[in-house]
Amino acid sequence: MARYDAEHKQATRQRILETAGRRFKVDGIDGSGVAVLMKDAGLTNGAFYGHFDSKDDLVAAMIADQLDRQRAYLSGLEPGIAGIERFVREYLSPAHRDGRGDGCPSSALIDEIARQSDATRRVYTEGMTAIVDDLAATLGAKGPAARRKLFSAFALMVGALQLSRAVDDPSLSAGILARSVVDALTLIRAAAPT
Amino acid sequence: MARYDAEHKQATRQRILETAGRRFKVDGIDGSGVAVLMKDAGLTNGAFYGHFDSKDDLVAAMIADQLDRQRAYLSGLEPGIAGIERFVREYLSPAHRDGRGDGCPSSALIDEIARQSDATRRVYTEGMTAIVDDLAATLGAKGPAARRKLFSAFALMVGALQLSRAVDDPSLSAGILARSVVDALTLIRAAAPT
DNA sequence: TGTACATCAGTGAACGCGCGTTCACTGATGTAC
DNA sequence: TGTACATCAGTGAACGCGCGTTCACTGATGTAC
Repeated sequence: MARYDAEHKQATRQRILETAGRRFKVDGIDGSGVAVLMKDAGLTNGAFYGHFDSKDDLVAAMIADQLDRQRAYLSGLEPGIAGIERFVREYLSPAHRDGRGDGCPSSALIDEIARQSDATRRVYTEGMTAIVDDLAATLGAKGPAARRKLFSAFALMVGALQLSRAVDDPSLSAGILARSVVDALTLIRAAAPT
Repeated sequence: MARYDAEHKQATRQRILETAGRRFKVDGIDGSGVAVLMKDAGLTNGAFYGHFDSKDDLVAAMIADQLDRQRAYLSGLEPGIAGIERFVREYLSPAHRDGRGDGCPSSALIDEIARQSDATRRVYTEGMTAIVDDLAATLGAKGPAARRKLFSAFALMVGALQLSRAVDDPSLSAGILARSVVDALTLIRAAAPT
C-alpha cells in the first residue's frame, strides 16, 4: 500500500469508528465480529490492529464517538424548550425506532454497555453527563437536581424506544411512542426553572 | 441413565429454563453458550436437544418463563396503588440494579429481544401485555389509553434501571434511581381513574 | 419370583464454523543522494 | 533529473478457541413372560 499523508490514517480510523458504530447498533456488540466490521469499512481484518489495541478498545472509542455525535446533533437544535421538544419528537418517532443504525447509542446498546469494561462504562458516563448537562443549560436549569430530573426523562425516552422496538404489535408500538412523547415532555418541563 | 417417572423430564426442562434465565440476564443472550447453560443446570451439552429444538427455541421459552414469573410476583403484591408503589420502589432499588440475575428480564435483555426471532418477540409482547393489563386492573383502569400510560411508566422504570447499571458513578446511579421513583409514581397515579 | 428385554434421559466426542488476534509480507510513495 | 531505499498502512493466511448442533452410545429401571 501507498505511503500516505498525515491525515490518512486518522481518516481511516474515523471511518472504522463510523461503520462499527452503525454495525454495533444494528447487530449488538457481541453480535458483530471484527472481520465483518473491517469489511464494512472497506478493509481486511488484519488492518484492525494498526488502529485499535483490541475489540474492547474499539468499543470504548466507538461509545465516545457515538455520544460526541449525539451531543453535536443536540447542539445544532434551536435553543430553549422548542429545540428540546423537537428532539423528543424525533427521538420517539417511528423513523428512529426503525433506524437503529443511525440512531441513539443508548437505546441500541445500553444493556451491553452495562456489561462492558470499566473503561467503556467510564466513557459512557462522561458522554451522557455532558449531553444531559448541555440539555440542562439549554433549559436554564442548574445543579445536580436538574441533572437527575433530565436523566430520568431521558430514561423514559430510552426505555420507550426500546419497548417500541421489542414489541411486535405495530399499533401497541406506535401507542407507546405517542404516549411517551407526552410524558417525556411533562418531565422535562418540570425540570426547567419556573 | 435411569428410566424416570412422568414428571422427571418436565422438571429438568424447568431447571434448564431457570438457570438459563439467570445466565442470559447476567451475560446476555449472545454472551451465553449452550454448554455453559447446561453445566449450570448440572447436565452436559448433548442433553440440551432432548429439551429444546435450538438455542432460539430456548430463548423464546425462557422469555415466556421469565415474564410468567414476573407476573406471578406482581400478583402477590397487596392490591391497589399501595402494592404498585412497593413494586416501583423495589424495582428502582440498588438491590435490583446490582442483582441482574434475579431481576426483571426487560431491563436485562430488551436490546437483544428487539433483535430476536419473530417467535420470541411475539412471546415478549404477549407477556408484557398481560403484565401491564394486570397492573391496569389493580389500579381500576381500563382500555388502550390506560395500557399505553402504564407502558410509558414501565418504560421509565426499565430505562432508569438500565442507566443506573450502565453508569459508573455511584452517586449518579443512586440519584437516577431516586428521581425516577418519584417520576414513575407520578406517571402511574396519572394513569389511575380519578 | 426370576430373568430378558425395551425404554429413553442423559453422555461426551466430534462436526464445521466464525471468533479475536498475530504476523510475515506487500507495494506505492516520499526522501536522500 | 534519476535512482535506490526506507517507510508503513494495509493484506491475508494462520493460530487456538468456543460456538451451536449431531449422534452413536450408556445404563438404570419398568414391563413382559
